Amino acid sequence: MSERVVPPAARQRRRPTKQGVVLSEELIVETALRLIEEHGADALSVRRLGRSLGADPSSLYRYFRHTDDLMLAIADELIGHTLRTWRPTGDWRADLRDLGLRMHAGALAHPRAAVLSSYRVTGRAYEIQAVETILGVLRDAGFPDAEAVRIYHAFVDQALAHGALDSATRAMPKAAQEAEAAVWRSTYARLPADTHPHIAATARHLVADMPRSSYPTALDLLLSAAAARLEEIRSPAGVPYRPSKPSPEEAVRR
Amino acid sequence: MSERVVPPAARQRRRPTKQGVVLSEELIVETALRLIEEHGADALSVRRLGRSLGADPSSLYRYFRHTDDLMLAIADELIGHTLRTWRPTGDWRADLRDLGLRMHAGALAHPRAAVLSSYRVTGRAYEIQAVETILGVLRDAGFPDAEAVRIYHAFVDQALAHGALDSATRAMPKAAQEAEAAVWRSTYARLPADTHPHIAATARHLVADMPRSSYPTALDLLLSAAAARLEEIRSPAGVPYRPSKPSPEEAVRR
DNA sequence: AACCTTACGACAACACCGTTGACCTGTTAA
DNA sequence: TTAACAGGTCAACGGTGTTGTCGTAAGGTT
Repeated sequence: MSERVVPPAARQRRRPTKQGVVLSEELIVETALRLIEEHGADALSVRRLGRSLGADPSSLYRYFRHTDDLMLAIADELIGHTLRTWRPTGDWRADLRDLGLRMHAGALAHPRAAVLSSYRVTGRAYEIQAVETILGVLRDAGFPDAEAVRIYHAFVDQALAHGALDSATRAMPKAAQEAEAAVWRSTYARLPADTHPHIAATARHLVADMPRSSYPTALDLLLSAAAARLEEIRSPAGVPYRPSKPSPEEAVRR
Repeated sequence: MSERVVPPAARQRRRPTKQGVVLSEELIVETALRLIEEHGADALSVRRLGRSLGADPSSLYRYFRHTDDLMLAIADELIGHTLRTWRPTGDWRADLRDLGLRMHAGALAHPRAAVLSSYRVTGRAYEIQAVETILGVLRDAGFPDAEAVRIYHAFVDQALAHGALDSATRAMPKAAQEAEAAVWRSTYARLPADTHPHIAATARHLVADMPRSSYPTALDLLLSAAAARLEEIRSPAGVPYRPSKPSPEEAVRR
């Protein structure tokens, strides 16, 4: 075996499969996205992908060392698409807001792929471009390097994490989604005020708010905290908040 | 077949397995958690669980209709555990911070269960208790009902979403995790300053920050934005931020 | 135009997975 | 004492990712 995968640049012998398809990295990624789109994330398997392409499953291992590699390629394609449709204006806060919402929407447009790709670093072209761009927005806005990185990290992870979360919800069968909404209407909205005063007092809001995505709210909170930080950096005043008793899991490593 | 699972209350004929183990829902959940703990999330399969228990894999289907059911049972146990170990002090911000970190840590301890449970509303006892408690903290702090619900929603979803995200990362094979960290060290940290000025300028911070969880940062940003909101509610002053051009996906529905 | 090299597609096999239908047996209530 | 049946077991089905091996046709070279 030694090395099965040939770097894309060196590929030249384009031999068609038995069924007459000429494979390529692009074609495989495209087909994988289509497969996910049409039949759900569970439909994405090496064997099924091979079948869809009209090729033996093992052929794919000439293009991707393992399934992971394929996932990364898919993820990068998604990033690229989001970045291409984004038009920055120069207002850092509005631009990041717009980008965040676009990333989130992109994830929702490819729910199954989003879940799969949300937690990976691809190290590929589009991802690098995205990192450079967002860091640029923050540094140009006046955030010092360390702060820019921290906020970049939180911003990106928030978009990805909420994207994956909302994608997962959307990927459920319609009936199950309706059932979840019903839980808020029937179970929660009917709890008596004497045992559950806070839920009872806010029931109306819970029913209205909970079945929607919390991402826009979370995004705005993050951005407004960042804006406050920036203000503070420009004209230092009080002391940043310190919790009285730091929690045990403070420095959780991924 | 018709119905294989008997409700736990009705169970009474406790026949031991060939290897002398008396099965129960509790024992199965416990063993599953131990398995995850000891050998990673990938080690949890029906077959391996059966082997660990000293029972035929198919026996488990007398207790859980399918793997999902088992995961939810595990998740419920997690929520309960998190709530039980939390000691509120009366300082809303510190309390929420502590709770958020605990939820996140709980998710990380049991990655597979976390991913599954992050987007489901169970409507079960522990969940209801959690909703009531958190809403109580916010309302007692002085947030008006609508605002309390919005912030509750963002807070919970953020904890769940980041928990799921970081869980997914942690559920990867060790080698793959190391590979991800290496991408930041090798690929990103080596980009030349003339093509990628912002990455080059912050490389040191990226290498240090990116392989860690962004949750603590994101949580603190959220809480500090909430605190600012509270300040504003108490003594109204300026106008809240409005983006110049509202983005298309503003009101994304789950 | 013939020849070599070798990229790459195909095949078969391996070890795993979740799930189910049929069977058998020990426990328990009557 | 006995009959019912809960619940453990077995075997099988159809799926999965992955790899070692082999044949062949495409391409460059002559």
